[in-house]
Amino acid sequence: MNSGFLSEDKESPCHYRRALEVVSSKWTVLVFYELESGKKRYSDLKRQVEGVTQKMLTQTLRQLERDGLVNRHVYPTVPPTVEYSLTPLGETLMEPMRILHQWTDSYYDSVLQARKAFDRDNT
Amino acid sequence: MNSGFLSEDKESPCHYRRALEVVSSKWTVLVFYELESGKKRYSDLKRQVEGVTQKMLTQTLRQLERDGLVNRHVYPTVPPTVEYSLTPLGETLMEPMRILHQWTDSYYDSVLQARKAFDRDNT
DNA sequence: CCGCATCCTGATCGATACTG
DNA sequence: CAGTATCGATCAGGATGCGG
Repeated sequence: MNSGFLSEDKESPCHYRRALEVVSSKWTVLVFYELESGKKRYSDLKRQVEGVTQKMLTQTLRQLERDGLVNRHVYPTVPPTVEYSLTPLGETLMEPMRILHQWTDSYYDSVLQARKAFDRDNT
Repeated sequence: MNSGFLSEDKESPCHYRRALEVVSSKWTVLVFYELESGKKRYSDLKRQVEGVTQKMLTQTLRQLERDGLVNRHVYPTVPPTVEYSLTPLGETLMEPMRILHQWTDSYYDSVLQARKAFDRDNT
């Protein structure tokens, strides 16, 4: 994980890429939005994030936890109960995410159209 | 490219993922931000987007073009001159991108700290 | 100058099986 | 219930060489 996708020094000119480093894996956004509405159990996330495998869900949650965006709380029950929730830092990311999401709502159709046109012209 | 990363039907519950589908490849953001300041030639981009290979730059530009975010203009000179610029649709994406970038400026250090702490605790 | 084609590597992801 | 471990398949991305 974390793949050397970019260097972590603050002065790099590759500065912009960091914005996405935190967010842009296949499942992060989906998990993130699920947690917007409050804490969720592992099994709930598994059910609600359609198509995610156990491996990917765990991996994604670990990454979010490592980045300080998500809390993991384990209740000492049998069988175990684990709840995930956004941290305060995680909450600060919701606003930018929402804005990006609004852009999608407004313009994704245009993107789709552009693709069609492009694919048509370049048989 | 475009990897079946998600289905393109508008009604899918995986709606949120689309926001990133458009933007989240390794080099898209960097190219995008380069074009914010106006049209650029291929060779300029190649020089300014540090570390990008010809293959990746071309691939990235093609994808942005296909998505209708970038214009490609070829001047019939010898040797060829090619200029890239943002389309109006591309411009609409700048605002969300800028906001995400601001988040990075404000909180990336926190993420880095969280990572350190996490890695320390989970030796 | 701008790009395409090819080969090759390692990362990513899914599927499956197995634990506390 | 909430994971870990392992094995293949697939894919992104780098390096190189050629072409208009």
